Amino acid sequence: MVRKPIHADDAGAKSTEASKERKGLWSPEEDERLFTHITYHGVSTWSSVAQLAGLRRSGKSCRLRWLNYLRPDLKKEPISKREEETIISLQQSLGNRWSTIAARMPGRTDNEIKNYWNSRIRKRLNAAASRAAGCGDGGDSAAEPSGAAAAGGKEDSANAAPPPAAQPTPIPARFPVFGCQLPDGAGGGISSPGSGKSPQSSTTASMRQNAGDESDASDGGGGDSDMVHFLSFDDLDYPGDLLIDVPGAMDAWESQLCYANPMMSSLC
DNA sequence: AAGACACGCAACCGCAAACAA
DNA sequence: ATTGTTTGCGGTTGCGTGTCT
Repeated sequence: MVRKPIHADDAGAKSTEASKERKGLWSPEEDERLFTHITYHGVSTWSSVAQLAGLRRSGKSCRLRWLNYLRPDLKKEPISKREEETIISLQQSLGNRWSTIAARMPGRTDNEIKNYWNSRIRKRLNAAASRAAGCGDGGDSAAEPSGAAAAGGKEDSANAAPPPAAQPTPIPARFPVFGCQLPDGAGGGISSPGSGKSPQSSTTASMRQNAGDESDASDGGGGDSDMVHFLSFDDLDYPGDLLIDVPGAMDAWESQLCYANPMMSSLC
């Protein structure tokens, strides 16, 4: 895999096709476009987000960027000791199910946790393991939690990690996956989530399911076309039950965004 | 001061599951 | 029931930066 080291702008400039997808690091301008688009229009499908936001990026890339970096509820501070303990504990019981682990750690992403594990904890545990091995045996319990888990989650779920019940317990919803709709019925080509037919409905549904099928009272049943729904801030400091008329919603939403994401202060 | 090395992080890839047509 | 599309996940890669020699 050869990844373009510099900003995608440059990579894009190189491609002959204007429509060619860009890769590599995101430029601030791309970030702003994506952020603004999602803020105002929500996510129908990620591929459409890329298009509508005028980004020559794959939907996948947009999704990743949003989830791992732009999302306003992300914690910016380093992982604390306590969080580290949580990670270790969850990794031992769940294996390399980073998304599941992340779901239990508000403000943290699976990628962040995975990176943290791979770059720090695993190393530390390996060192401890080899020390323990030097002293005798038995160190393996803590050393390579869930054994080969560190080497590969998918396969080992089958042959490693005794953590029986391989089925993790249901995870409560965590992140504010949201469907957002403009008051006028999703202005200008944005498919409206409430109208049921659009891809959004499936996306939102699956995201909700992913978020744990929380009985989100605020959800109110998806039909109300004039509402903006924010889902499940429950583990955060956000009000758990935001259901706001659009004009106010945008203000509230933006203020939260600006609060959480100084980068976007220019929008505020 | 300069080069080598190690580390952390962002982002890509491939695969599988979920969903829609 | 089948096929195509989209999303989500975990593993891996490689750049940028800090630290050490």
